[in-house]
Amino acid sequence: MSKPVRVRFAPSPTGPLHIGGVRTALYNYLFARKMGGQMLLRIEDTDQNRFVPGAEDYIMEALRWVGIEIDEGQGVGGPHAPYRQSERREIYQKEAQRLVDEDKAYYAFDTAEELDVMRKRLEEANAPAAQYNSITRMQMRNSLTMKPDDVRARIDAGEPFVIRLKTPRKEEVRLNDLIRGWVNVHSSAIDDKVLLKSDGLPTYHLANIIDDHLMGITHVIRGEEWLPSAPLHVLLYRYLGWEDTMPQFAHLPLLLKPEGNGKLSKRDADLGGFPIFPLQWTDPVTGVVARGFREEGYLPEATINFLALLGWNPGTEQELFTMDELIASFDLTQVHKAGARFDIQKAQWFNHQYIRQVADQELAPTVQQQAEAAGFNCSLEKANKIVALLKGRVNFAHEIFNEASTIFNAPSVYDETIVAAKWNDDAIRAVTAFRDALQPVDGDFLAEAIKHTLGDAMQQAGIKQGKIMQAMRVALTGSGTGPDLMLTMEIIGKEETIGRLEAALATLKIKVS
RNA sequence: GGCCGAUUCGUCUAGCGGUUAGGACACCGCCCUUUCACGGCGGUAACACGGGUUCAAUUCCCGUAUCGGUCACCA
Repeated sequence: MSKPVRVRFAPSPTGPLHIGGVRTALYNYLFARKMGGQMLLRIEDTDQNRFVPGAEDYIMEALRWVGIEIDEGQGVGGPHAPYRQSERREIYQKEAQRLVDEDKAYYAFDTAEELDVMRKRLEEANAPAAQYNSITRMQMRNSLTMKPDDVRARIDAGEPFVIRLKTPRKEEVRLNDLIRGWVNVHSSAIDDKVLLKSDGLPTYHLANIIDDHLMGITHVIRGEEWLPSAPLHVLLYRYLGWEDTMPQFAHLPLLLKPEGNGKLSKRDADLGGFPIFPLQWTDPVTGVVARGFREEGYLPEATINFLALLGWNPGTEQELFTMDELIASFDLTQVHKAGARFDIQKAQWFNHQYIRQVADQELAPTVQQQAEAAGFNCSLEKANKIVALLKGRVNFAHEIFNEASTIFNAPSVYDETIVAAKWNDDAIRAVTAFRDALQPVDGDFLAEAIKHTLGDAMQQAGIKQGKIMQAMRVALTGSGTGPDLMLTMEIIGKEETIGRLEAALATLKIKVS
C-alpha cells in the first residue's frame, strides 16, 4: 500500500492570485480529492521585497470562493506549522549548513557588482553560459577558493554571504514528469544556484524542497514555468539525502494570451475587458481597483468548470461538471501538454449554463436592488417574474435588469427600421382593436388571458396576428427584440399596457400619413 | 542565443497504427415560437512541413519550422 497522497498549493503573497494560479490550485485539489488525499496551503513569502499586504488573505478568500477546501496549512493549522516560510528560516538555515558541511554547497561572498562583471566578461568571451558554475566558481570569492580561516573570519565579522549549491560538473539528471514523461537535463546546464540569500532567507528552490519533504508531500503539481528548474530540485533531494521519498512531479501547461504571443497577463485582461483575478483586488499602493470574476458576475461553479477544462479533458463528451463530478473524473495523465489560449467567450457560455439553473428567488433580490437604485418601484414578486422571464437569455445575473429595461421604461423612441417596415394601417387597426379589447378585462392580468384577448381581437378585426406582432412589440417596447410580449404585458400590468398602446397610437400615427 | 517543452478546426480539445478525424465555444442556416429569446437540428472548418519505420501513419522515430517556458541573492 502506497502512502496517502498529499499535495500543496504554495503561492507567493506578492499580489492577487492570478486566474492561472487558481487553476493550479484546482488541479491540485481535484487530484488530492480523487486520490483520497490531502491538500495543503503553504505561503512562500521568502522575498521580503515583494511582500504585499493583504495578498495572503486574498489567496485564502479566493480559494474559499471557488470551493477549494484546504485540509492543512496556513489559515487552518496542522502538525507541520508554521506554514509561512518566513517563519521557518531556522529550518532552512540548518539544512543549508548541513549541505555546506557535507561539501555539497559553499559560502560565496561576491557582491552584485562582482557578479555583473563576471557575467559580462563571460558574455564577451562568448562563453557557452554566463553563469556561476563548476568552472567559473573557481575564479570567484567563495569558500572553495579562499582559505578556511579567511572564510571563518569574514563570517564572524558579519560580512554578508550566500550559500550556493555545488552543482556537479557532469552528471545526467532525469525526472519522470507525470504529464510529460522523462525529462533529461545535463548538470552542466544547471548553475550554482543560491540556496540561502544574504538576508538569511532561503530561495524558492531550497525552501520548496525542504518543506515538501518535511510536510510529506507526495505530488508536486505546478506550472510549466518550473520545469527548467525541476532537475535542480531533483539534485537537491539527492544531496539532502531524500531522493527515495522525493515527490512525483507534474508540470501543468500555461495559460496563453487570447491572441498574439506569450502567456496570459494582466494587460491582456485589461485590453480584452475581462477579469484575470478571481476576486476584486485593490492595489494597496496605487489604490487601483481590478474587478474579479466574482464581481463581473461569474458564478464560482462556472469559473471552476471553465478552468478545469482549460488544459484537461476527461475524454468523454461531457462539458458541464459539478466539483464532485470533476473530482470523480479527474486524471493527471489526461492533462494536455501544450499551453492553452484563454478564451473568455467560453467562460461566458459556462456562466450562462449555470445562471439559468439558479432559482428565481435567489436572483430576484439583485434585480430588485438594481431597479430601486435606478429609481423604479419593484416588488420582490415583480422581480421574481422578471427573473423567470429573462434568466435564460443572459450570461450574467446583472444583465437581467438591463434586459428588463423595456419593462421598466415606457418607450421614448421607437425603432425606426421596424416602424418603417411594420407600422401600417393594419398595425394601427390591430393596436387600436387590442387596446379596446383590453379595457373591459377584469381581475388578474395574466399572460395566458392576454394572449387570448389578443387572438380574439385580431380575429374579429380580420387581421393576421403574425403580421402585426412586430408592430405590437414596437408599440409596447419601442424595440424590435425583447422577451416574450405576453409576459411583458403581464408584468407591466393592464394600465401601463393600455397607456403604452395609446402613446404609440398618438405618436406613430403621424408618421404613416 | 543556450537548455527544456509543445504542435489536431479561429479557440478549448477527443484520438493513443487501419476512424466518413468526434465533441464544445464562436460563426452561419433551418425548425420551434401567430412575438423575442432560450432551445432543438444541421452546416462551414483541423492532423505545421520534410524524411524514415510499417502492409498501413494524425498516431512511432529523426530532422526543419513555428510557438511556449527558462536562463536573478523573484517566486
